Amino acid sequence: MPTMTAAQQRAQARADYDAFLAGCPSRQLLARISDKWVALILAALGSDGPHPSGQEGACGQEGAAGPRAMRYSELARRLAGVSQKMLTQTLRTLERDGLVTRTVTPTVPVTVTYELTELGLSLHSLMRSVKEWAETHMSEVLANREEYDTRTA
Amino acid sequence: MPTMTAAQQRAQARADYDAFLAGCPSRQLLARISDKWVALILAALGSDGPHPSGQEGACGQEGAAGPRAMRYSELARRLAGVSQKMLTQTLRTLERDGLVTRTVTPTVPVTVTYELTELGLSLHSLMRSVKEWAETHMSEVLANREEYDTRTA
DNA sequence: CAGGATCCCGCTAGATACTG
DNA sequence: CAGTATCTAGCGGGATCCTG
Repeated sequence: MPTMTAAQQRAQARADYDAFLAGCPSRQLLARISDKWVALILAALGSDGPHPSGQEGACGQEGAAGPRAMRYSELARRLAGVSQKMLTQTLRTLERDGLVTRTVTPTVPVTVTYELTELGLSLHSLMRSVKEWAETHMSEVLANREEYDTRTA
Repeated sequence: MPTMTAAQQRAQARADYDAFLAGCPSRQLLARISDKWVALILAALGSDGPHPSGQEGACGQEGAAGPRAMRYSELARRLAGVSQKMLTQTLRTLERDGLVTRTVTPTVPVTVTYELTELGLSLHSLMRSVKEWAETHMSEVLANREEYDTRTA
């Protein structure tokens, strides 16, 4: 009898793997940009433009280029579906990572604005290339998907 | 009294937003590549190389370039921490999207191999650019993070 | 060998209420 | 205005058992 059961060994392997992945830069980045709201916040702060009433126009990434400072409440309006909790939480982590700056202006009541840093801007341009891949190849993916479904139906 | 309470209005907004996001190509792509195992499978299939005993070397994306056909059990070994359920499930969706091909050879017992399609290969190269951004800028992010933590401690 | 089916648990996002 | 604190439910993912 081994000192570990097979189940324990697998659990151990998983733990090791998780620890390994936790230290992987690519994975950390992936975890960050795939966050439900990060991409939207980046898009909102990274792309200027008028405030459309709806969210039409390719996921909010449209509008003239150019970084932009926005107030908390302004972001909350643009990202119509976000809860304050997630908005605040996401902005905090982005600030912590040096992707956005948080500026408090001691008016009454307080005014807080967020703006992309250069690093955040750089990430935003990476996101643009991701977006481009998506727009170029996604129709193909969708077609494959449909064909697969009818074939296996 | 309005026909909807404020809570209902927000819930509605969220529903609309979710529906909107569901149709967004960029978001779909993000959801796909950020899947815990997709990146690893892509890396395993996309980069050839010897089978290192560990996973050292930048998250398994190393090795000479060149697509590669791998068996199910081979993948399971390379991705040491994956459960059969997730491996199978992930491979299925990748196949459905036309990113990998699944080939069954009716030996006894059956042999199943997976290989990247051209589309999958294209996605793999997008992943490489993501990886490059990560390796270039992640140290900066980490530094910002640490500085933030000590500053707010 | 490669996978299907089932149960179950942890984590996280969301709702709600309160504050400087 | 711009948050913080707390509670809870839903769901993704893992473990386990079973099949062609």
